[in-house]
Amino acid sequence: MLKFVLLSLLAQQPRHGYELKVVYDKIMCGLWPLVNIGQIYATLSRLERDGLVKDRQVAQDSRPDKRVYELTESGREALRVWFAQTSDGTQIKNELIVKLVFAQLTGLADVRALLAKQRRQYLQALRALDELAAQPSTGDSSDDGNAAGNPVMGLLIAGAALHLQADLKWIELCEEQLPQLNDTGR
Amino acid sequence: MLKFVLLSLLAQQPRHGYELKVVYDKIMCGLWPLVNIGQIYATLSRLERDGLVKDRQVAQDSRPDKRVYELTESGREALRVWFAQTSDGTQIKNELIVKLVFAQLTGLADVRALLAKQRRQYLQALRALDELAAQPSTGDSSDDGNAAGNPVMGLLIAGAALHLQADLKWIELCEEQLPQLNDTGR
DNA sequence: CGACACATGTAACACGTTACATGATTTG
DNA sequence: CAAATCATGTAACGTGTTACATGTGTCG
Repeated sequence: MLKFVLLSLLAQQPRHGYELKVVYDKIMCGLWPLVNIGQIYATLSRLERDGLVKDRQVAQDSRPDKRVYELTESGREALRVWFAQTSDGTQIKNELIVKLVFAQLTGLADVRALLAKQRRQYLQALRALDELAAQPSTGDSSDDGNAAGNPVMGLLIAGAALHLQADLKWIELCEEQLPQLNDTGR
Repeated sequence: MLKFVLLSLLAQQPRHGYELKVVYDKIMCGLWPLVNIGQIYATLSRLERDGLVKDRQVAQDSRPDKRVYELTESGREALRVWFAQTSDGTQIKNELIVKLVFAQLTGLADVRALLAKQRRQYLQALRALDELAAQPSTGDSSDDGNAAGNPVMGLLIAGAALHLQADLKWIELCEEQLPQLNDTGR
């Protein structure tokens, strides 16, 4: 994932590691945060090894040198391929669902309490998203060059909200069916 | 993930690697399939190394030996801890959303075509889920011992369907907002 | 002086994916 | 006899997580 995110950012313009981190944070609005910036350098090394990016040393007065990366033609092609791949949507990769199913199966957890706790967290997350959406554009609009972050922010937030709502609906469904599950399952 | 799934299955009763695979497939109804059974053995080794399971050699006449694993007290505790952890729901870990956002940002892909293609795939996946739900219980009910798979199948399928529907709604949202994005973004 | 922004990395580890290797028994 | 099922693994690799290491410049 990060691999393609970095390729995308480099497709806009050549950038160095630190700059990639800053732009990434701005675009993602804190949703899916980068835990560690070291990951960017590690990913860039792999990309360079595979010939998808190439770098250039840039000296700066009164600052450490920067290593500016740019996309190669292979890199651009790899991005196009990624964009063209769609998911078949077959797999559930949802931890909540798996966890609940097995919690119920083993009987080692109080499923009803779990559901209640998770609902509270999701509702809180939804409220946080609303606040994020209500903000003008993370402060002022006198940014450096790139006009990113703004236009897609609404879509990112909406996507996150839709998934939270889906999980909330699923939680309700579970609560309705819990009594029957306990009868049939054991 | 798989780590906790295996612990859960071992919480029901002691099992060997191959049996874990069979039961897993049955419970997950093909959603989130195990690509390779080797992964189970690798995960079991790590669990044993960490003292969460212990194994016992079982000789069989007219079959190769089995290695039967069972949960230790630490393993049971680790499971309880996992069950008790709820997600704060803050992060978007959705590849479709990220992909679309960056496809739009770079202008390297035909976003409208991408959205259309993805919707077709999701609708097809939804139909496949309906078929799965319509099946009695994957054939006959004269199974070996465990009465699993059946009771939670409905919830698994519902969860998958809810997420597909959320993504479909998001796709529609994107299609509505695409014209404005192109204006503002460039 | 201390905190913070700028700037770049390495090392160890967890986990999933992919491919490969091995061998017995049962069933058509 | 060939194929499927039963049964267990190893090795290499990609990617993400966590922690650590290092240094400069600016601002209060």
